[in-house]
Amino acid sequence: MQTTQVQRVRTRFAPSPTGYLHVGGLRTALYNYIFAKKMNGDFIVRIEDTDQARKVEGADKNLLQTLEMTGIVPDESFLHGGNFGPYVQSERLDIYTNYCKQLLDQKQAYYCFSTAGELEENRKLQMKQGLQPKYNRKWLPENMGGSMPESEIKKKLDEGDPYVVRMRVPDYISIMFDDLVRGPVEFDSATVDDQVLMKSDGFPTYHFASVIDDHLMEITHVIRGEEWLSSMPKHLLLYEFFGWEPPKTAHLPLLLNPDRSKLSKRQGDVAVEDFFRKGYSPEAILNFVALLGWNEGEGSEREVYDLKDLVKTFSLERVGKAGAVFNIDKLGWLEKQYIKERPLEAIIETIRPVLEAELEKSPTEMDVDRIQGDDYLGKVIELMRERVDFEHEVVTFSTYFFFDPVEYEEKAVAKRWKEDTNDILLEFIDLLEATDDFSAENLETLLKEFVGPKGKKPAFLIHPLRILTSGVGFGPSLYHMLEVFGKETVVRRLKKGVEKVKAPGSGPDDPGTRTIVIRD
RNA sequence: GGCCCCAUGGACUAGUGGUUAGGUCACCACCCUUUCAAGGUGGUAGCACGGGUUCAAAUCCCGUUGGGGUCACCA
Repeated sequence: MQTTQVQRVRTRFAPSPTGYLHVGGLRTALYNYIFAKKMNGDFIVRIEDTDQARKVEGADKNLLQTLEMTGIVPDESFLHGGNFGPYVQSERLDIYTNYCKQLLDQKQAYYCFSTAGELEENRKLQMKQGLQPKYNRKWLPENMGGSMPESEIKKKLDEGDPYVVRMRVPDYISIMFDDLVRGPVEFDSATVDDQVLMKSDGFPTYHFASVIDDHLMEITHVIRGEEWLSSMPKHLLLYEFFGWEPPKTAHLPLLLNPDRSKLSKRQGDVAVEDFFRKGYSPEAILNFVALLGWNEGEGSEREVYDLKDLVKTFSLERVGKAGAVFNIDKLGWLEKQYIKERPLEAIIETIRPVLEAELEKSPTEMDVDRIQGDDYLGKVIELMRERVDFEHEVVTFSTYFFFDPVEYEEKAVAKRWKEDTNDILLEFIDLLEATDDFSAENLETLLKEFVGPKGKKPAFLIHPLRILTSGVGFGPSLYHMLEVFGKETVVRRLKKGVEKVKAPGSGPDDPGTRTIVIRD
């Protein structure tokens, strides 16, 4: 009887710490994570900091932190520098050096002493002849086709001549592989450059380090952006040089700018944390990014998925091949879906600091303890959650729940004020002052019964009441809003308001949409 | 330019030889309604083009066009 050995699935996300987490990076990380989890495997993060010049201090921690905010937490880290952290390539230099020696010994890599100037000249020459600009061993006789005599090499090394190590790409062999999303792909080695493996500063290049690490870390599936597809032959060759079995690969379609070029800064935000800062939630961003290039298929019309749902339903086979434009409209829609469903406590937690900051800035005539309480905030949220684009707007978009209006929307006033509005308003204020039941239900019957005998429709008072108590002509149900404000606030605002807002306003006919400040 | 990848409405996509080409976002209209949202109903809009293969092609093949990626001692 034969036992089949099943290899544990392991994926990785390998960012370079040069800045912030990019939305494209987030999607790559997400797909790696959910694929691994779906297969009951491991997901690890590896920091690829082999470029000393571009390295940004603290970027690695920031990357991890942003990633973890979305719920994508690496399974495995090892202890380094006194902290738990991911694998870091700059701490593994001796490993790469040793493997480089092996390749040198096997003559599958060679020292290259060409200077930048020579390389540049070489490139120009090839361009002139309409050829692909690539490192050409034969055209750079000084390196003798990568077969400089040992003595010469030793001499140059001893003299401290700067050098790099290049891989020796065999001529004219066909390199084929099966990509999990692209299907079969074929390259001719003649189009592959003698890639630099070790740079003159002693650091490995991405290509070299990632191949070695993927093997050493037993990565079974490399899931990354399509921009890496064309370097597959180099990587495959390296696996062959070492006699290692290459991992399976899946090259993801690119995220695109509106003009369909590769998603970049300058055409909008690309840093995940910028989206957080604007008020988008991790759930919505994750959901959105998951849908860019993947769908559940099989007639599914679902749009809303959380991380767990994705782990359950994701499959690499259903990842598309064409690039996807990063269109922010749908992200906004998703955000609203989440706001509608989010538990009260969660929203309170995010808006309380926003409210506190606002209270810092300006005083309020309302009872600060009351309006900061969970009870009050909860009521405000229920009235506002279907009307805002972001959670923080519960405070910033409807400030009237916390501050008395200091101005009244001119356009709304012009539209809703009639000759007798203030007189009737005054009467109604008296009525309000006399009632103790400020429930929405009671306020509604109160108003309707008051206004009926006067031959007016409820709207005659509803709009002025809204404007005087909130300052604006739009918002939640008036009765519910007044209930939340409470009697004291409502009466105070109304009394102050009737004095400031005068009737029709013979004014010039250009109300526009701006608001006018009507102060004392 | 060489090499590689891709191609369904404005955006994300379903579709694997026979469908009135489906869904979501956005947009428009109507309904609901005190406003604004939300919600409901309906609507505008699509298989890049040309050849094949086949009784039959969005679907398979070839070509064209278009777009993208990549050609660093950056990842």
